[in-house]
Amino acid sequence: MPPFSGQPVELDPKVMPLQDRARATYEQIIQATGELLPEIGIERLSTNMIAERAGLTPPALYRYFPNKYAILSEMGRRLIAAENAVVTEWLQSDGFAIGRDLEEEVQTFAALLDKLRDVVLAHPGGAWIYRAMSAVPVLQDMRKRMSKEIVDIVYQAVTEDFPKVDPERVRGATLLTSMVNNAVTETMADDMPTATLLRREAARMMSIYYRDVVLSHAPTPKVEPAD
Amino acid sequence: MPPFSGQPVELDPKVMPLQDRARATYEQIIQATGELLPEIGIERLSTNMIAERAGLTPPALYRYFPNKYAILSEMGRRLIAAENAVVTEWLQSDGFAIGRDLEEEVQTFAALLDKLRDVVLAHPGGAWIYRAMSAVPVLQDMRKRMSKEIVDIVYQAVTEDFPKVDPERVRGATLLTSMVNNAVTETMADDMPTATLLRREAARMMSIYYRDVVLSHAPTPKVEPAD
DNA sequence: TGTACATCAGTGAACGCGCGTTCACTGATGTAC
DNA sequence: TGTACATCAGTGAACGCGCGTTCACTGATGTAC
Repeated sequence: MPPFSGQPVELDPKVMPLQDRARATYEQIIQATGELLPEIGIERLSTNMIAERAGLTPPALYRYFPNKYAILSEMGRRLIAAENAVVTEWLQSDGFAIGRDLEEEVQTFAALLDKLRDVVLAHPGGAWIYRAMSAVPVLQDMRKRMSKEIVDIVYQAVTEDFPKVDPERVRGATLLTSMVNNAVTETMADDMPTATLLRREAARMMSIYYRDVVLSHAPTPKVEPAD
Repeated sequence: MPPFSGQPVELDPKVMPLQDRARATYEQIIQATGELLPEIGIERLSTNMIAERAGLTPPALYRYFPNKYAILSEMGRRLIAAENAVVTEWLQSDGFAIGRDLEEEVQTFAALLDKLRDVVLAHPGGAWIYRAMSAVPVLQDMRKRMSKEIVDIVYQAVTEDFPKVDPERVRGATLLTSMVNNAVTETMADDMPTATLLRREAARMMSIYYRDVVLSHAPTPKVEPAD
């Protein structure tokens, strides 16, 4: 009866669907999970409930997934991979060219945030996948691992473009802005105009902040030894 | 069997403890819940399990709480109230005096973040309470309501100090920095040095950003009509 | 200070229910000749 | 093109278990006189 403390939980899919009908079933399971997440939360979500919503019997679900955590894991993997792709593409195209006009740069960040929001909206369950991954200990490793990928990519890009900047500052900055991205991206469903305002301000904040980071060639000023 | 979609869930405690023994029991329930949250997550948490960890039988728990959501609600209420108190005090003492030396201001923000971290660490369950509140639909209202309180207080403070600044920008800025605070505060258990680095960078980012906000007397520059 | 009584606090035992999961099966799809 | 067979996909029925919750109760604490 996982996931008790320490007890391992299998997160990989079992059989992968081969035929069209099976692929459709697989997607219906994910779709149904995405619908149920905002309605009742990870909390009360059950494999029986997912199967019912997907128009299946429970054993059909168990053909592809060993448990509900594996479904969420797959959903999280897809969502984060899609986000990472967006950020990677953003970096390669106009992306990070700091040193242009500030307003132009704010626009660039805002465009990134808009794209990230679109990606989240396009995935069944949207931001609820993140919330579920954060709240379930057994899914946290996977979330961290995948989020780290993109932080590392941005880190590489910034240190290459600005080799003189203290790498520790860059590490902190990329981590921090990744968190800001996530926080802002997760806040959307509630209230559209506010979400737009938030993205706009976040873009501005990140632009100004990165400017500070890349223009500082010295290590971060010490700020009181915490602990 | 709450919380099904739309079904109401009672979140208030039932009887309040009157005698010393009862007060101790009440706290043991909260303590036990705080211990279990990081171990197995909100997900698998059950009233039976909490009672067992607290050294009680289930009916004792039901004397005070109608269900596990009420326990989490109480824990969340306490945590957010404590954080709000810290921010309020910070505002009233050295707090927000923007316009001083930048480094001095960064120190001030860093001190706030350190205090907030201490508050989270002092509460059983710590950041897991936030994660649980975010992931369980039935607890979200309460979280939002209480978080809004403090955003409003900061908003008041800033608009009073800087009446010429576009109120919409201030609203965006206070919301955004509140989210940054939360995101940074929730990241601690994992890795101490990184958490310290993050707090330091976040303090810097917020200082620079607020400087931009209060120095801009015009409305936010339009950034592409999102949607 | 001591006793009787009222109220508060916690227990033992039990319940019905939905959950996770499995098994032997039937039906659908693909393929070899 | 048609048939036989292998594999893939999904079902019906069933199970044991822990969960949420309640009840009538015993024991602990407080209080009036």
